[in-house]
Amino acid sequence: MEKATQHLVNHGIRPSVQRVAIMEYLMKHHTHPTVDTIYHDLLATMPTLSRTTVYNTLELLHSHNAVQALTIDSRNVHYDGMMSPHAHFMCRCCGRIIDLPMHSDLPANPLPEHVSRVEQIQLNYSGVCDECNKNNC
Amino acid sequence: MEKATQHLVNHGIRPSVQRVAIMEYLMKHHTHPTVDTIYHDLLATMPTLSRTTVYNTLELLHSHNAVQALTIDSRNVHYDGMMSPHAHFMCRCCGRIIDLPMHSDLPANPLPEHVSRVEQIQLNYSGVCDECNKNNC
DNA sequence: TACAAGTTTGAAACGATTACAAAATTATAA
DNA sequence: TTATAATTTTGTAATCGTTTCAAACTTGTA
Repeated sequence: MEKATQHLVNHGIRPSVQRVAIMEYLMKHHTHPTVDTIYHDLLATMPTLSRTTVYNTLELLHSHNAVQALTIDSRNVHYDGMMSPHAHFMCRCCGRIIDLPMHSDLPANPLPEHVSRVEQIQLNYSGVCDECNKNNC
Repeated sequence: MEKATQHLVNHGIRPSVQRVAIMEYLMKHHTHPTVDTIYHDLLATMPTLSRTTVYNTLELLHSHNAVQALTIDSRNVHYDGMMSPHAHFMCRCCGRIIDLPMHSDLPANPLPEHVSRVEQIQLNYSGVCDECNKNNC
């Protein structure tokens, strides 16, 4: 069984053609794409794909913890197929999102007052990347 | 000089009536409000206030580092007048955002490959709050 | 093979945010 | 003060990411 298909099944998701394609895309591309990027890229090989399907599928994958939904960018949600803990950096000039290592002792069990269950953690940095700094954009 | 006015001046922002009102609002309310909440609440005392002004002002304050713009919620940006380092927790049921202490050694100078300048750090938790857990919502 | 359940699709609606130009306010110079 | 310029606010319209929804399609099951 394909890796993407296996991943879906492992998370209790029925592997339809579209779901596998989207999961596969996220496993291959570590670019933290948006819905629209995924939609347009997959359209080349799946001409009947609907944007709504991409939305539905990513919502499904996310709710089953098969992908991460990054809110680092206020403009649109970015998706990440890498589930191991790591942080993100977004350049405010070019918009690129880069993976950063996450110190394992950082978000150590806080569970403070008023919080009953922590389901997701995101450590988000933003600023200017090397390239944009050179081209002072 | 008022505290809010002083804060604006300290960050190189001309203190107009609207700007002071919005800054004051964020200093009083630690509820991480959205643009719309601020707009509606201030409308009571400033009937001619425009939603656009709230957008413009928060963008201005944010770009001058006078307030924090939280991207913890993919639906809309929340604003925070408290600039000392702390993390946030958002309940996925009620949408409430709660302040959490941030271990000071957490986001210790990463500056990894490709990153030239880090301007902002956000440590975002999400899950279910106590209250929602009780009412199993 | 037939029916039910699940999935995909596309159009329309929604809602947060942005663009823009006119009106109002504030600062500056004579 | 008065005139003029610069800044700020305002409201409307446009934009665009996302959601809703019902019909069409596909897959699973009896």
